[in-house]
Amino acid sequence: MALAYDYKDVHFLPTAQRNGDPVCALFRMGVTMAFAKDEEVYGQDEEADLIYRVLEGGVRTTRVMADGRRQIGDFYLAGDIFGLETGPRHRFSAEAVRDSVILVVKASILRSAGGELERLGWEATRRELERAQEHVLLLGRKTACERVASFLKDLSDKCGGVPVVDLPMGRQDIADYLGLTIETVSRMLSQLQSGRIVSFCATRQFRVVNAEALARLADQAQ
Amino acid sequence: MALAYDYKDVHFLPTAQRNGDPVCALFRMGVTMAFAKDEEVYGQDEEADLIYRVLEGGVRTTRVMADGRRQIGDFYLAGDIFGLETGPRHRFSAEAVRDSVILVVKASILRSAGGELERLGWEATRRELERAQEHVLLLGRKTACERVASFLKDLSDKCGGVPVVDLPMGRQDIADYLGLTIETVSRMLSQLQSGRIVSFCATRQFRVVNAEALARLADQAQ
DNA sequence: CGCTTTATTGAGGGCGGTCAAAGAGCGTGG
DNA sequence: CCACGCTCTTTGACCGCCCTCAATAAAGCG
Repeated sequence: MALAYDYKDVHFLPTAQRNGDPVCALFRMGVTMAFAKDEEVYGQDEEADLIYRVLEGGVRTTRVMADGRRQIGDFYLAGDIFGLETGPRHRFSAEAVRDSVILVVKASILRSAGGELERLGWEATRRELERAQEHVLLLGRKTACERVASFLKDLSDKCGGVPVVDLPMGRQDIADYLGLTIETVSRMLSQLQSGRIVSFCATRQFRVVNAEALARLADQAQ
Repeated sequence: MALAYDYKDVHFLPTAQRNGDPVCALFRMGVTMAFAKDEEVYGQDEEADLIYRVLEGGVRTTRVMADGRRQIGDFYLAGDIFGLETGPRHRFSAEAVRDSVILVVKASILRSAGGELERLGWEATRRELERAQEHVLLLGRKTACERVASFLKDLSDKCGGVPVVDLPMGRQDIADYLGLTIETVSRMLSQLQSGRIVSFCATRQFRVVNAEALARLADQAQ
């Protein structure tokens, strides 16, 4: 079960995100909660009256079809905001991909604030939209290999210059994000590794060996 | 080439959309332009300082990969607003799917307005996001048949109760929207027709014969 | 160290893609 | 009005990428 922490836990955030950041100011009004791996943060069709920020761990938003087919909308890692992507009700559910700590704040604060905060909400929604549009291109027109390459590159870029990137999520989550099966993901990872493009030091840790080749595979799109 | 019309051409809009609609009030400040089939409304990476509303015809937003693979982000028909889906620059280009008339207004009016208009911009962005998320589910987890069924149902729903729905776009556009080839789209349309689910009276005109079966195919997702 | 979960690898099959040709729709001009 | 040519669509035959099913291997965890 999720445990409520004191709001002072905001100090979990990297320093760069604490100073002079209106988003951070907003979340100082929130409450910190812990979620176990696979625990639901919010459910599909639930009321969307809270917004969230990942402090530790990671979150996925998912949509499940009647027969069990699953699509992951996006992943959110430390520092990311999620939950404001919809109208009055969530159209995806959100779950922790592993044990996570999450800041929660009332969405009404954003929506009714006006001025800077409201523009911030719009900005965040717009970023979500841009990510969704990239996702559409990936799912509509990229091959399995390109999808996996795009995924690794995105994650690597996000972690900005870290030599070894770690994957917070399992292979099944990656597959459900990329519109593939777990076997195909595994095969493509092996293929990228044997092609000396990436190198896995552990199941969930890799380093980019040939960044240019990775980018070429990922970014055929202009 | 696009021709500028007088702003009074706002009367092209259906009556229901003219009275007491702040969006309409906004667009009264705009200019009407005509675009020929396949003519570009705006290009990828162009500055996004205008927003648009379709009066007649239809528009597609597209993204083309380096090797020519094409993905259509969405279609916009009479009454729809588009162009505000991005940050400072467009990430998709927009083209008329056939001869079209489009209202154009400065985006800065929306962005800097504050209050109701700004919230309107946010709402519109959020609707775009929801459509993009549905699109992600479709591309990631639906079969070719389900994709085509979803497409026809969406269009039919949008035209709300019209007995005969017409497709403003060609098969290639449908294929590029659904992440399929033109041949597969054609085959699935034939299949849906021989299954007595829809019926094409012309290449670009169909009626829904078995709405329940169509919905079952389209909406396996809850 | 044994048990469970997760990931990898292989063999084979099917859905959708590719290539090719025929057919339908449509504007133009005789 | 029909003939012609162009584009768009449909249909068929075949192929390949990715999925399915199955077995093995590795990792996590008590």
